[in-house]
Amino acid sequence: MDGERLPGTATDDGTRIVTHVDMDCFYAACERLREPALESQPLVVGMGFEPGETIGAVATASYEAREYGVDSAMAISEALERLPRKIDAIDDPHLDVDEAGFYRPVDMSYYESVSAEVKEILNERADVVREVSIDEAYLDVSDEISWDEAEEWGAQLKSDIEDAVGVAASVGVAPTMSAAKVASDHDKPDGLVVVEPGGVRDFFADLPVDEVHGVGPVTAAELGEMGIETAGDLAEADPDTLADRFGERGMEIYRYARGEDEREVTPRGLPKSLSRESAFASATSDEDAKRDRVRSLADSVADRATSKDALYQTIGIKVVTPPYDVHTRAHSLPGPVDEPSLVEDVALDLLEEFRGDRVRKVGVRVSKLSFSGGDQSSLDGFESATGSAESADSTSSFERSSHEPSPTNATTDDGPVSEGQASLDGFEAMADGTDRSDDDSPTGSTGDDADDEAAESGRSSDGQSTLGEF
DNA sequence: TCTGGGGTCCTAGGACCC
DNA sequence: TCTGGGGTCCTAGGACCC
Repeated sequence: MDGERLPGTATDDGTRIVTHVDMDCFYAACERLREPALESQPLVVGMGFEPGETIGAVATASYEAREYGVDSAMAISEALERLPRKIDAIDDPHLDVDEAGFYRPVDMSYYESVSAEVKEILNERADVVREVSIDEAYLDVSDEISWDEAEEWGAQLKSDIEDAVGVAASVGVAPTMSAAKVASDHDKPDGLVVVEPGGVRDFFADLPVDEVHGVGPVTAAELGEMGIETAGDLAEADPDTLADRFGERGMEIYRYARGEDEREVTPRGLPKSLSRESAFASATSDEDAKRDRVRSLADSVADRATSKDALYQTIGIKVVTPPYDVHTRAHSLPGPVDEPSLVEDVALDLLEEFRGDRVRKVGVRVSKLSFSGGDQSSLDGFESATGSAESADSTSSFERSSHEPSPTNATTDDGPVSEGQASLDGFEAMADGTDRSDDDSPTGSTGDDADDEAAESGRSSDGQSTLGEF
């Protein structure tokens, strides 16, 4: 499929122009937006901690705070040792007020509102935008600009975001997603790096290997033992050796380091799982405390699933025991459901296995999601009946008890039905599939009418009217 | 060294099915 | 009952990303 060039492509050589936008210290930037006095002060935004407490972890440290050695993922307690809180320093003669900083708890819903403003700008700039996280997105701008314009276009995007929203972004432009990602990171904060096709290998050559997307601490250490320190080393390593050591991922990072990355920028699909977790102030073996926590996490997860119109077929828990052993347990149901009480029951049931254990953290997750919206988009249907009835065994008791109408209905339109099924003449395996065909509709609603989004609504409501653009 | 929360993907073994 | 071969699904754990 190479060779031929489509007349329509924006670039001469058929490559794409991918942009990665990464907001700088986003949480801290948001806090400064609504509290301008924090500008240029050492600022730490911490998760899982209440003001005045010392448990939790650093979500974002401003660059001023980083100069004190505070960094993301660091324990708040350690951050406080390196950078005391201003308030404490004022009272404490042993501390220097000038060597202290500000701490704020994470406020996701506020950051999300700021993020939405940024994403709106991004969506104006490109047809295809993939939002990776609250502060990060890829854009395919092949049809919007040429390489000659990339530098100026990137600068314009940055200043537009800064002017309209008030936060700084770093931007990388490159022929692939992985190169664009590294490029945006290369000159942070407030960076703009353009890597043109043909320059990718050189650009990567001297970078530490852990800057390659997909190389984390474990892999980097292992690569180091193999004498691979830089992305350039990785690009020249023996691919077979990498494949042996790291499997498929080995080939992936090898290709990334060589500037090869065939992934296309596509909008993010629907979530595959939803979870909620929470840590105890210290490890506990108090059964009531554990169960209470699991119960409230289960409620919260089920709530979120409902609000997203998601049905779940698998319910699981996560239990972290000292020193830091992660255990997961999961139970699948015969079919997708939306039943909060079931999430709680199953989660508590799975927790039983850890009775008596000291636990520092618990989590609840629902997965194998399906959506009633009917817009499966990217993920075509494997869902449907595949669940197979046989697994019902013990679990069957669950659904029987429910007085609800069979929840399974919502699953897609049986329409396409993978041809594969045909071979298995319909014996009972399909049982649960059958029932859904008839009683469709019940759930009603659905109304795929582009729910959310509804961008035009213009319900600016409260939020930051002061920042109103134009 | 162990501090948080929310995700994704891959792998490996077991159970089952034909 | 074992022998052979192919395949799927489920669970659990690991690594990674932000």
